Amino acid sequence: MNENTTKTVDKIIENLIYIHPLLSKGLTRTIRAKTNLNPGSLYVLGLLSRYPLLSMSEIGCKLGMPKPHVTAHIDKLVVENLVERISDPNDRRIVNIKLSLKGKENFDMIIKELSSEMRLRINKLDENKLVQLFDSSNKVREILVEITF
Amino acid sequence: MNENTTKTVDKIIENLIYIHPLLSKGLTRTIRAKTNLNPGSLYVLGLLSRYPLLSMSEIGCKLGMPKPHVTAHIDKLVVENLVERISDPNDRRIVNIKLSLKGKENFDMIIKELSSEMRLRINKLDENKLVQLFDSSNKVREILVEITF
DNA sequence: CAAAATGGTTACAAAAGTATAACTATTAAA
DNA sequence: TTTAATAGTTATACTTTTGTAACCATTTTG
Repeated sequence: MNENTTKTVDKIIENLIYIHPLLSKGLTRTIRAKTNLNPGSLYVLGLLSRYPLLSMSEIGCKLGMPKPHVTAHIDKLVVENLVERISDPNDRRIVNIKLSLKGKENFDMIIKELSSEMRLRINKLDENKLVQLFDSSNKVREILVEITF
Repeated sequence: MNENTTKTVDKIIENLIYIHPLLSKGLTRTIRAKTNLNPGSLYVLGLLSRYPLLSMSEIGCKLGMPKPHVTAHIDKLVVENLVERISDPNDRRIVNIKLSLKGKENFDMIIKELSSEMRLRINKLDENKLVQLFDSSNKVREILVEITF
């Protein structure tokens, strides 16, 4: 790896270190205010809204959390009827998780709630910047998924 | 705001909800492993590496944390000699915070540590994707700063 | 079939983040 | 000049996150 690449990576890290607390500020607070879900549980819900069926281990792997935490989050989501545990017929050790209809609806609704909160701030942005934020957040997400999974 | 813009904002929120835990995974863990700083304190340090002088309130405002938390973080950083409290001669209520030389050096070093960890994963990316991640993380950061401060 | 590996849960402890009220010191305003 | 507002600190309580060890059930391996 050459000198330039090294510098680029350093800058990326610096950006990510900067972005993370801003997201905490923007998201965590609103999540607490607008929903009765932990941020962590909401992240699991968001993951499940992307993948139709995931095992406990897969969820833990994708979100980088140890299995006991996944169990705890899923427990909460199950109590709220937002997800279902479905045991795998082929391997009875495996517990698959699926978003319930209520879970799907709730997640969409929560996104709308969060959006409406953020929209107040996003309104300061012109159409052009909005599209830029859209594109760049897509890209960051796509690449982070690629290198962390 | 028209229908399309609404959808774009929703998608952005979804992206951010997705990105946040990935960053936690990628950063928080490494921060814990590689440094003896809380993630929160490191974020404060990172902020101060951008701005030469910030008051306690400004730090709290920029990172979206209540003043008592800022006090706690700064206390830790002061103990480690990474930042200095400088009382403002014009308004003696104000306490300004400045990165010490050691703080500057340490932050650079920590960035290198985190980079080396992440580099292992980033190595999977080709030069092209690396630049894309760089550009898009820059953009997300720039726009988040604009709408959250 | 016995042993090892895997998937998941339970239980406990520690670290960090979060919220809030009450307080001091200082400055600004009436 | 008394009152109100601002900047910061202290103290406390609570939630969430994080880490780990031990455990059961099931599957795979030798």
